[in-house]
Amino acid sequence: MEAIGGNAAARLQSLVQRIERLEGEKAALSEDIKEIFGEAKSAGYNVPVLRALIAERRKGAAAAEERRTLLEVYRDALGDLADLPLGQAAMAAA
Amino acid sequence: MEAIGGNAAARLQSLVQRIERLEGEKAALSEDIKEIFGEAKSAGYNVPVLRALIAERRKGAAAAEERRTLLEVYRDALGDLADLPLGQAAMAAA
Amino acid sequence: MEAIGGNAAARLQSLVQRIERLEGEKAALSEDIKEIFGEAKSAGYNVPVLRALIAERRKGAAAAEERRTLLEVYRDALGDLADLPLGQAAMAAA
Amino acid sequence: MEAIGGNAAARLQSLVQRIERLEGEKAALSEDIKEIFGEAKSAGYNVPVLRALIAERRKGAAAAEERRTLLEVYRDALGDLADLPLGQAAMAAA
DNA sequence: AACGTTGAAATAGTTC
DNA sequence: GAACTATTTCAACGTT
Repeated sequence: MEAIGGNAAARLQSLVQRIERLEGEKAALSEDIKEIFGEAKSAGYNVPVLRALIAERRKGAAAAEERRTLLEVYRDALGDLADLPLGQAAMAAA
Repeated sequence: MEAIGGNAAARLQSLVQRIERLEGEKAALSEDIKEIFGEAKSAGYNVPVLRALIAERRKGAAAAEERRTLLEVYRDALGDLADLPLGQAAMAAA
Repeated sequence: MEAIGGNAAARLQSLVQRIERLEGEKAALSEDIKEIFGEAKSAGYNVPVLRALIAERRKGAAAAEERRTLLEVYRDALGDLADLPLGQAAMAAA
Repeated sequence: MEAIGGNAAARLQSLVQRIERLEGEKAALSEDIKEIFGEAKSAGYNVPVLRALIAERRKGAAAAEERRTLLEVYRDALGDLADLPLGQAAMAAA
């Protein structure tokens, strides 16, 4: 276990600083989001429902992507036979 | 629960859009951070330890010290490590 | 930061032992599962597809549960008005 | 890709059932472990530290020591903590 | 055999 | 403050 020399120390400092800066920006965004939910609450909206709505929209986009991925897995497994009736039946069942 | 008029609907839309925009920026920052950790790994740094270091800085030096101390207390209370070489060395020092 | 007395030390030992025992059983189960996948592979099954199939079954069960939870969120937000046309339209849209 | 006959279908079913059964047992064990951590919390133990202790035992004393040492090396290389009271005390002692 | 990718576990945040 | 959800972190697996 050796000590870290000047160059490596500088590199480490740079990495840590960059990460901490981005994390700071992320925390600021989280604050902003929290504020908007506060606004929404003040305006009479039900915050949990609003969250559920946004989560659903996010999930909807993700689900399409996932379905495509899964389809690829099946397609790879079935190979070219995916074009034949049997392969299609297997994929439909999945 | 009354019907949501044109104004309220527009307001809701605005809220959702603003939140989703900020969440998008947050996700982008997360990606950037992940990339920097990748850099660090390529440069030979131990990423989990690096993460621990940054977390420690976030929580503050005092909290980190307290956590370390408590871990030692639990370790001593458990006592099993006393059978290992490292534990014996520590006990000899004390 | 005080040391842990005899009773507390015994309690800690008991907790740790119970946890480690259960974790041991969990690890054994993971091994067993891995073996079965090995069997399946030897029998000519496509393991990634098998994994995808099982994951989908798991997700299918979880999705039903989640849908029910989400429905409750909306129902609570809408209150008794969920029985009225407007409330139903809102739930249908969600 | 040939059609799956009765035997192969039964075999597949058996494999899936065995895997899902073991996964169910695994999930049950996870629940049990969570409960014990809940007990520990009620008894006044610091759960994250307790987890760290158990993880350390799993990985072995040598690895834990190495990780601690590396963390110190990184911390020293970064040097910023020297500005904090705790860091100054440590440097004074050294 | 290292690498990236995916899935499980843990922690942090939010709601009631 | 207790439970649940969501994010973050870690480990395992397949891949190149």
